[in-house]
Amino acid sequence: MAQIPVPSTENASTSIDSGTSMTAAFSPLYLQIKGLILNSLRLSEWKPGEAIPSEIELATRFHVSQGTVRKAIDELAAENLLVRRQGKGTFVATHAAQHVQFRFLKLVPDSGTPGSEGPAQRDIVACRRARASADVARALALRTGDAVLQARRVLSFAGTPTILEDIWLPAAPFKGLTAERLANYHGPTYALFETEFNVRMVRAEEKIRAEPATDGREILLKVAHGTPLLSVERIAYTYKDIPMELRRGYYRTDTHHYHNTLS
Amino acid sequence: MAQIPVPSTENASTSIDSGTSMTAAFSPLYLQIKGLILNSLRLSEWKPGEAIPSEIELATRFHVSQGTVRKAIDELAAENLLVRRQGKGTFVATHAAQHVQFRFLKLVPDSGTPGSEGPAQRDIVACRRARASADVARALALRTGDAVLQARRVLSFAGTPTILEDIWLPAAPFKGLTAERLANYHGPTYALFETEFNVRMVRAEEKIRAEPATDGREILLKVAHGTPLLSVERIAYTYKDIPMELRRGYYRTDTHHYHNTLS
DNA sequence: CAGTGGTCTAGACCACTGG
DNA sequence: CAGTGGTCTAGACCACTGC
Repeated sequence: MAQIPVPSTENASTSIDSGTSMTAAFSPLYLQIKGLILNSLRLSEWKPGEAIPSEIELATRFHVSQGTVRKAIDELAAENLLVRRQGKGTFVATHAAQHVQFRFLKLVPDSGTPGSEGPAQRDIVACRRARASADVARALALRTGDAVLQARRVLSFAGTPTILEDIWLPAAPFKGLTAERLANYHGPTYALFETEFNVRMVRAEEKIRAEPATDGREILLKVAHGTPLLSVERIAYTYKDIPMELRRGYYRTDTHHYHNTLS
Repeated sequence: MAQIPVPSTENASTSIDSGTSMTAAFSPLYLQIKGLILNSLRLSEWKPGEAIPSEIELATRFHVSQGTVRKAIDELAAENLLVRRQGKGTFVATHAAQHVQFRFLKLVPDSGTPGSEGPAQRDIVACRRARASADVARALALRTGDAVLQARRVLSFAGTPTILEDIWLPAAPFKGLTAERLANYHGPTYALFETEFNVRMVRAEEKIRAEPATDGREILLKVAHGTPLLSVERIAYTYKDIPMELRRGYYRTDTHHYHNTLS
C-alpha cells in the first residue's frame, strides 16, 4: 500500500490519493485499507451474511501487516458493517437473521422485552408507482417528478394497530417490488431489500416530532382524531451514503415508547 | 497485571478476580486495565477536564505494555469518558467547554445548525426540597419518601419557550443546590454538577412519547391546551451506572425536532 | 526540541470453532 | 487438529503540540 506522504515500492492495485492536492491530508494506511474493503462491500464482492477473507488473506492481498487489516476491520465492525465471530471469521452484516428483528425500529413495549408480544402483524394498505414530490425528491436525492414507489402499511402488536408507515423508494433500484412481495415476505423489510434488490441499508437519520392524528391516520391507527402521535421521519442510506428510502412513521405511544441511549 | 487463567509473577497492586468462580470468565488484560482507570475516574483521582497520565506512565504503573494501555484508553474514549488529543495528552471528558453545549440534548432547530439561535434563555420556575414519589424513587434507586430536590425550568430559543423540564435529584449528593445557583450558572447544568457537586453524568437513557399539553404545561410553553408535545423522560447515570438524575422534558416540535442517528 | 498520542510491523501465544 | 479472530509485547517511526 502506498502511504500518502511516503511513497513505497509496494503499491496496492488501487491508488487512493494521487497527491495532487496542496494540503494532501494525511491518510493512515488502515483507513486506506478500510476504503478498499468498503469498495468491495459496495461492489458486492461479498454479500450480506457471507464471510469475508481472513485477516491474513487480506493482509497478503493488500501487502500490509495483519494488524493494519485488523484496525480497518475494527472500525467497520464498530459501524455495524461487519460482524466478527471468534474462531469462525468476519461476516458482512445483514438485516436478516440478526438477533434483533428490527434493528432500526426503536419503539419498544412499555413492559416486557422487545418482541415479547410475538411477531408484528403487517398489513399493506397500498403500494403504487408515483412521481416524487419536491420534498420526497430532496430526501432521496432525486428530481421532482422522478418515478418512485410508494407503500403504506400498518404494523400491529398483539392485535393493536401501533405503527402507520408511508415508505418512498426510488423506482429504479426497486424495479419489480409489489404489494404481494412486501406482504408475503416474512422478516425485516430491509432483509427483503438485501436479498431481492441487492440494496443494503447501513445507516439512518430520524427526525422526531409530536403531531396530532389527522388525515385518516386516526382511522388506521384506531385512535381519536387529534390524538398525539410520534411522527418519525427516517432517511436510510446505503454503503455509499446514498439515500435509498424515505419513511414517515406515525407511532402510537400509549403502550409503547421510543427508546434511546445517550452516551 | 495478573492474567486470570495464567498467573504471572508481575501483579498489579489491585487484584481484579480472585478466581473463586468455577466458570472464571476470561478477562483480557486490557479490560482489567480499563477497570483500574475507571476506578481512578470514579475516585476523582483525575477531575473532568484534567489530563490523565501519559500512556507510557500508565504502562509503567500497571506493568503492562503501552499497547495494552492504549487499547483500554481506546474503549474509554469510544464511550466518551476520555478524550484523546494528539500531541497534548488524554483528558477526562467534561460537560463544560465541550464543543457541543448540550451533549445530551437532541432537540435541534428545523433549519440552521444547533446553537445558531444563540444561547438558550433559562428561567427557573421552581426549585424545592420534596419527598420521592414511588416512580421517582424507582428511577433514582431510592426509597419512596426519601429526600429529593425538584426543579422546574423553561428553556426558550429566540424568545420562544420551547422546553419545559422537571428535574429530580437525590438530595444527599446535591446538598446546597438552590434556584439561584441553577439560575446564575452560565453553561450546561451537567457542568455545574461536575464542578460544584463532583457528580459527572456519563450516560443516559430516554423514553420518548407524544402527549397533549395539559396540567399547566400549555401555559408555560405558550401553546393551546392539548397541543401534542414530545415527552422525554431521561435517567442520567454516573460512572458507577448509578442513576443520579430524573428529568421529564416536554418539547415543542413546531420549529424544532428531535434528531437521532441509527447505525 | 522533547513529550504526547498515532501508526505500522513482526512475532508469540491464547480462545474459540468445526471437522 | 487446523484455521479463525483476540491478546500482548517490543520497537521503530510519524504527526502534532508547545516551549
